[in-house]
Amino acid sequence: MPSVLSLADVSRSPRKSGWLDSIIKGDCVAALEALPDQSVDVIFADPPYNLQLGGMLTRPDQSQVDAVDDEWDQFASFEAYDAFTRAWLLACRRVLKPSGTIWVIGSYHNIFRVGATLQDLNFWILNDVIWRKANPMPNFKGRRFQNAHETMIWATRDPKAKGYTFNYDAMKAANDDVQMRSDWLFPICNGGERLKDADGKKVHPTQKPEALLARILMASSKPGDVVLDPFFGSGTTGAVAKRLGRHFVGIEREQAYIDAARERIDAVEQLGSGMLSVMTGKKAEPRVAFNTLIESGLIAPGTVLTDERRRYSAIVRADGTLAAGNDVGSIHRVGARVQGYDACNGWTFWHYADGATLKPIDALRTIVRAGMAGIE
Amino acid sequence: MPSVLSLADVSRSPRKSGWLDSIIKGDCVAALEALPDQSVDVIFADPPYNLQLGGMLTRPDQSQVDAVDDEWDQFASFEAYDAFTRAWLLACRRVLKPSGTIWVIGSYHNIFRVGATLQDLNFWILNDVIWRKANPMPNFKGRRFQNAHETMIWATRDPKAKGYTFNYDAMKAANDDVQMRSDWLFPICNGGERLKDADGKKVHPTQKPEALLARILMASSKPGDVVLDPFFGSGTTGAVAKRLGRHFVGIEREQAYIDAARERIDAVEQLGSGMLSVMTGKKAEPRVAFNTLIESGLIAPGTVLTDERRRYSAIVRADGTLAAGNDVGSIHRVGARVQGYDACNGWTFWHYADGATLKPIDALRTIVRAGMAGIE
DNA sequence: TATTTTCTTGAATCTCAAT
DNA sequence: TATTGAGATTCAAGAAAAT
Repeated sequence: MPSVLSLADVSRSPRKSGWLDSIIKGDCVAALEALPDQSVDVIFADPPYNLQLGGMLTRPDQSQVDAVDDEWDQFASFEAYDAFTRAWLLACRRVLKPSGTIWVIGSYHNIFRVGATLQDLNFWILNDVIWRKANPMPNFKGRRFQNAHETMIWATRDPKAKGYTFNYDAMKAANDDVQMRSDWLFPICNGGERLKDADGKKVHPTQKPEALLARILMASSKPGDVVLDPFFGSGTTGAVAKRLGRHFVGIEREQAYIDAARERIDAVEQLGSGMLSVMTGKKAEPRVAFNTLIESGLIAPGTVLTDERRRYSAIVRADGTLAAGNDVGSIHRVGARVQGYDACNGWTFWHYADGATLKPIDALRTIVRAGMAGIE
Repeated sequence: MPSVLSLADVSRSPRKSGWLDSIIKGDCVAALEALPDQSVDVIFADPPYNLQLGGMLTRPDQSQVDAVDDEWDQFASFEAYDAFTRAWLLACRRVLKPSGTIWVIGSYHNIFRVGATLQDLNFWILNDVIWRKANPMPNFKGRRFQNAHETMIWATRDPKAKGYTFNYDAMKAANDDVQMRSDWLFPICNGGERLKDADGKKVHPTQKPEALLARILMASSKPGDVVLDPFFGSGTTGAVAKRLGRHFVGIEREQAYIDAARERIDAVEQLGSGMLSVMTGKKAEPRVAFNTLIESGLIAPGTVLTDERRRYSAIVRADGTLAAGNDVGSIHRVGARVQGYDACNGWTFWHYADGATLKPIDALRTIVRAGMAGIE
C-alpha cells in the first residue's frame, strides 16, 4: 500500500527518494516546497474551480442537484483565486525538471485565470486540449448551452524547453493512424470506477476518469517517470501512473480522500510492458444536427421538403426547424405531426428534390459525416 | 452597398442610426467611443490572436532571442496585450445594452487573457463554446497535438443580467431534439466561401466560416437586433447578419478588408421573413390563467383532478383555485404541497378524466390559446 | 432467468414578470 | 430593490426494480 508521509517526513530528507509512490498529507504549497528542485517529469493538476453557485438547483423532476459546495472550492474574490493559483504554480515550477511538462484541468470558471497565470509565470503553452464529455449533466433551465466539456492546458516549464516527452507516434497509432487532435471524447467517471463510501455516497465530488489520465500519461510521459499531482483527491493520477509503470507523488489535505486513494492504488496492478498502447478514447458516430446541413450550405432556408410520395410538405427555416402550416418544430416533430403519429425519424421521412428525383435528407447527413471522417 | 463611415461621420451625430448596416473605418476603440451607449444587442469579436502581429509580442523566432530579454519581453508584451484587451472590452461594455451579450473567439495564445479580462471587467460568462474544426491544419513537426479547435466565450454585460436572448427551443429543435452542447463541429472556411483577391491570394488570414456566425446569431439574437463586430475583417459577421435579417455595424482599419467586405455584403440577400422567425417554446406563449378554463366552460367547478397515476386528487373551485383536503391554492401550490415539493407545474401535473383516459389540463390550455390566436 | 422499465445521478456560476 | 408566485425545465449511463 502506498505510504502516507507527513510534511515533516519529507522535509527531513528531501533529497532521498522516499517520497516516490507516496501521498504527502498537507497543504499543497507547503508540501511542494518540501520536495527537491527539478525532480518531477509531469505534473497533473486539478485545482479547485472556484464555482460560484447561487442557490439550490432543482431538476425538472424536482430532485436536487448535488452541487460542489465544498469549503475547499470557496474563494473570496478573483484576486484571492489568482494569488492561490500563482503560489501553487510557482511551487510546481521549481520541482519540475527543465524538460518537464504540466497539465492543468479546469472549466470556464477558472481556466482563463489559470491559463493567464501560467503565461505570466513564463510557462509555455503547447496545447489546450478539450475533454468532450460523452454524458455531461444537462442544462436544466434552458438558459445556456449544455456545458459539455472541460479544458486542459499542457505547458512546458520554459519557452525554450527542449526534450519534453510527447509520444507522437503512439498517439497517432492509437488514433487510427491520424494525428491525435486537441479534442478528446471520454465519458465522465461513473459506474464501477466511481469510488463510493460505505453509505454508497461518492467519496470525491469531482473524480476524474482513468481513461483521461491514461491518455495524458501515455502521451506525455515514459515508463519510470515521476508524475506529481498536487491536488490528489481520490488518487486517479496515482492509480493510472502505477498501472502504467510511472512513479507518482500525490499531495492531499483531506484524510478521507487519502484513505480512499491508498486503498484504491493498492488494488491496482501494473500492466505488462507490452500492454500500454491500447488505451484510446471511445469512438462514436458523430451526431449531426439538421442545423448543420443549413449552416454548411447543403440545404437552403426556404427549401420545400416532402415525404417520399409527396403527400406532405414542409419548409426549411433558418433556425433549423421545419414549418408545415402552423406546425413548427424539429424534423422529427413535424414529420410525426403531419402524419398524425407520435414519433417519426425525420432523417428518412423528409426528402428534397435532386433534379427530378427525391432523396432523403439523410443522404445529406452522410455527406457531412464523410467530411468529418476520422473525427470521432 | 453598405456605406463606409469615417469616425467624423459617426461622431457628428452618434444618436442617429445612420451607423446601422455600415462599416466604420478607424481604430477599434475610437470608433466604439463614437457610438451611443447601450445601443447594441450582440457583439461578436475576433481580436488579433497572433501576439506577434501588431507589435505586441516580439517573439518572431524564439531562437533569436536570449533568455533574459525573452522573459522581460514576454512580461511586457502580455501587459500590452492585456491593456489592449481591456480597452476594447471596456468600450464594448458601454455600447452593449444591459440585456446584450458578447462573443469573443480566440486560441490558446490569447483566449485565457481575454477570458480573465472579461471576468475582471465584471462580464458574466454564460458558456465557453468550442469550435471543433472538421478539417484543421495538421501539426507538421509532431511535437504537439493537432490544434483542432478554437474557443469562444459567451458572456453577459453584468452578473445579474436578465433578459438576454437565447433561443433555446430553436437550438434544441435543430439538434435532433436534444439540447445544444458547448462543442460545435464546423469545417474551416475555404472553398468558394473563402474570399480571394485578383491574384488568387486569400484576402484575410483568419476568415471565419459563415456557418459559425449563423449558429451564433441564430442562438443569441432576434431578427432586427443590432450586431456589432469591432474587428470586422472580411465581414463574415455582416454578411451573416444581413442574410438573417439582423442589423450590423463593423469596425475595421484596413481599407483592403473594408473593400472586400462591402462587395461581399452587397451580394448577400436577406432571407424571407417566414424563414427567419425563431421557434419559441412555452416561455414565449401568452399566459393563461387557470380561471380562464373555468370561465370558458372547458372545466366545471367541482371537477376532480388527479395526477397521472391517480395518487393525489383535488377539486376545482369556482374561483380558479384547487382544494385538496384543507389545502387550497393555485394549481401549482396544491400540486407542490400534495407531493411535498417546493414547486410544481400544475398544468402538467393535474389531469382530468376524458372518457376512460386521463389528460393533463395543459391540453385545455392549448385549446384556449388556439382560440386566442390572431386576436393579439 | 432474461428482458424491460424505472430510478438515480453527474464540477452548474441554470427564470422571470409583477408588485 | 427585494419579494412573491407562476410555471418552465434534462441527457446518458448504470443500477435497481418490475415484468
